[in-house]
Formats: sequence, structure tokens, C-alpha cells
Amino acid sequence: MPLSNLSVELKRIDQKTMADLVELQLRDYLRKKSFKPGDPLPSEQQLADALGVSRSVVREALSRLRMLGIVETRKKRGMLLSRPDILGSFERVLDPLIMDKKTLQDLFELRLTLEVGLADILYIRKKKKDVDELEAIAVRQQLTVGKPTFRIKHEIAFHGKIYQMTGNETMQRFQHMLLPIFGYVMELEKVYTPASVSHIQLVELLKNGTKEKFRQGMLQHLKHHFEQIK
Amino acid sequence: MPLSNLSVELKRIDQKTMADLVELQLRDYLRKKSFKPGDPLPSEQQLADALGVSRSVVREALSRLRMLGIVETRKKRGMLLSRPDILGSFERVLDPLIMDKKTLQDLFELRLTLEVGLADILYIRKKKKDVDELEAIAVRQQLTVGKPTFRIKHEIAFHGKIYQMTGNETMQRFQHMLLPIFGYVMELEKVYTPASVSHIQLVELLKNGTKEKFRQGMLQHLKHHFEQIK
DNA sequence: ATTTTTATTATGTAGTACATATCTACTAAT
DNA sequence: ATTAGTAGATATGTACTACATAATAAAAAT
Repeated sequence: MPLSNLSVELKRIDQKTMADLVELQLRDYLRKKSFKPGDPLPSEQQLADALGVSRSVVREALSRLRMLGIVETRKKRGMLLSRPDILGSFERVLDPLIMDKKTLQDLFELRLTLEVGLADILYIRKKKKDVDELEAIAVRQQLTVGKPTFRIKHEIAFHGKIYQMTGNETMQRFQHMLLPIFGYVMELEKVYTPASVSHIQLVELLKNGTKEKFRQGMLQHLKHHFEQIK
Repeated sequence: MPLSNLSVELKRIDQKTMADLVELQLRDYLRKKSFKPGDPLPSEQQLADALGVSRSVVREALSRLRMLGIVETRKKRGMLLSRPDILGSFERVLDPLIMDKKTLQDLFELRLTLEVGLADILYIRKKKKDVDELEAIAVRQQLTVGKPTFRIKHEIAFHGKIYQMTGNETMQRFQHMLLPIFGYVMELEKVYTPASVSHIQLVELLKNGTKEKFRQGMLQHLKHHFEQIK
């Protein structure tokens, strides 16, 4: 038996702490009891007693749920918060420096995939005002050709605007969070290859072209990145 | 001034607790000092002393980082963990029951977008073996036409396989996590409209068609959902 | 030199204490 | 009678102590 397989054969036992268990229990409890946003929860002490653990442990677990925005605690009563910011927790962990190469690559591809798939929703939701703004961004960029410092900035502004035009806030935030990843991976690509289809051309397609033409344009625009994918 | 605007006009002040601040500080500290995975961290007490707070507070903050997989603590030394499971934290919060309609819709659209954008990577990575397996799934489905109980199951199997074929684990997990959302929103759509392009046809396109043909097929397959988007 | 024992150290958990914010109920005021 | 103000109760936020246990480092024994 080769030793290299060890970590696959033996799955690591992770000693669960009380806080881990309580966190699970609480999450389950909240789901099972189907609390509505704003419903008061039992006090920390009550939970501790019911679970047979100390308040410290309950607090550690609650602290996690609080961070995730699942519960909100006020001085006098614990409340269940309706809208945990689903991307907030994601954001906390998204640091290119501590992520492994594979995941970075995966996220990079995820963004490329989104960008290509965006055409449909974009055509459903695009408004003249936004297209004009996008054009303004693209034009502004043309004026600064040759100044690499601004290139990335404009790239971000342009693509960011496109996401904003979808009216999909979650997607927009998601894209925004992936920016560092994008930047990081692009740095790895080293050589800068100017896109064969420019931002101006994309805007033109958005104004007078079709959904499919735009998608093809975007594909060309991102062609270089796709070619890096084996 | 209408009263309904109050919550918009006044943005709520959220009293940050020590644990919140310490969490921020620690995350900053880890980034700034650019710890490498496995590097030992100061002890809880040392951190507490340095930050001028009690160990309880530090523990609450550490508990959060531990949950996110940013740090790992052993009995004798605290270690920084390399690979925080970026989707793990996301998963914790992804409960259709506590998410607001808008976000649900956003995520639904996100998945549609991915599905349409997938064609390119799929064509780069697809292997005969996988295409055969996908075909097997599609065929198996045909045999059970008319049994609505199995419909969703097959739908999941088929699309899941497609994501798997991209070789992008992150995307695959992401899709898997979004399944409940998808199911939930589809339930809201109420009426079931059979897709105009079947799974079998998609497989056929994957075998003998082109990237673009496949994308168009997928668009048709999802057409009904896109039509729900205003 | 290798193994065993001992000491040390940090985490995990329990528990106490207390300041403060907020809720409830009661009281006073217009 | 409704509003404003006051007092008491309660739960959270924070600090601190204590201790079992696990993991390491150091010392002792073979």
C-alpha cells in the first residue's frame, strides 16, 4: 500500500468541540421549529441548561450564528434575524493568499462562465440609460489607452457595470467579491493580450446587435482567458 | 415626510461588540502578517493581553474563525489553516426558508446564467466516458416518463452530471448547494411545462453538435424559466 | 541512543460576577 | 385618557477564576 494514499484512505477525524455540536443543534432547532424572523429565542442560560452545557459554550455557538447573521441578539432578547447576508460569510473567507490554486482556478472559471451566460438576462433587463452609462465608461477608457495603470480599473468598471445592469444584486456582489481572484489569476497569466473585441464594440453590440451577437462578442473578449484553460 | 421611509432614511446603527472587533482585528492580523498555512499563532491569552480584552472575547472571535476554517486549534498550539472551505460557510446560511424573495430569485437567475455559460468549459473538458454516463442518465429518465416523483430526481442527476463534467469542483458544489433554491423557486412557478428540448437531445448535441448548438439547446431547455423573468 | 516518565503549557469547558441596555409595569402629569 | 417619566426585572456583554485534558518539551531511566 503506497503511503501517499494514506490521507485518502483514512479520513481525518476532527474532534468536534461542544461549541461545534451546539452550533449544529441550534441551527437544527431554528430550522425545525421554523421560527419566523423576529421571533424571540430562549435566553442563553435557558439554552445552556437545556443543552446541558455552560453558557460559555452556548455563547461561542451563538457568536458564530450572529456572525453569519442568522440570529441577532439584543440586550434583553435574542431574536432570529431574517436575512442572513448569504455572501457576507463568503466574503470573509475569500482571500486569494490562503486559497489553493485549484479553487482559485475554479472561481476564475466560474466568473468566465457567468460572464458568458449573462447575455440573456442582460437583454431582458437592459435599459437605455444603463447602456448609455456603459458606453460612457467604454469611451472614457479609449481616451486612456496606453496607460496600463488605468487598464484594470476600467476593466473593473466596465464589467461591473454589466453586472449591475442585470438588476441582480447578488450576482453583482458576487462578481465584486471575485475581483481579487480575477486580478490574482490574471497576474499569473503574466502576458497581457489585448482583447480582440473591445469594450466599445461590446457596447455597440448591446445597442444594435442581438443577444447572440453580444454573447459571441463577449466570448471573443474573454477568448484569451478561455485559451488558458486546458 | 411619510413614515414608511424612516427605515430607509435612518440607517440602523449596529453596536459592534468586542468579539466583532476582535474578529476583525484577528483577520487583519493574519492577513497583514501573511501567515502561511500551519504557522503557529500566539496563544489565546497572549492575544487577549495584546488586545486588552478578556480571553472569553478572544475565544468568541476565534470560534468564528475556526468555524470558517481560517484557523485550526490544537490543544497546545493554534494553527492557521490553509484551506478554509469557501463554500462551507455559504452553505450554512443557504436556507430557502429564511431568505427573502429577491435573493432567492437572484440565486435562481445565477444558476440559469451558469447553466447557459457552461457550454464553453464543457466542450473544453468533456470526455467520452462522461458523455456516455450522461446519456445513460438521460435514457434512464426516458423510461420513467410520466412518473412525476422521479422527474426532479432525474433533473438533478442530469444537470449535476453536467456540472461534474466541467471538472470544476467548486462550481459543482455550488450548483449542488443551490438545488434547494432551484426546487423552491420551481415550486413557486407552479405549472410544470415540459422542456421543449429534452435531456436526450442535449446529449445528442453534446455528442455530435457544436458548442453553440449545445448552448442554444440548453437555452431552449431552460426557456420556460427564462420566460418567468420579467 | 532509545524509551519512559515528568513537567509544562494551551485549549476546552464550567462557573461566578457585574455593568449596562432594554423591556415591563407602575406612577405622575398634562 | 393618553403621554411622559420612573423603578424594577431580566438578558446580554465582558471579565475573571478554575480545572481537566491533550500535546509538547524536558528529564530520567533503561
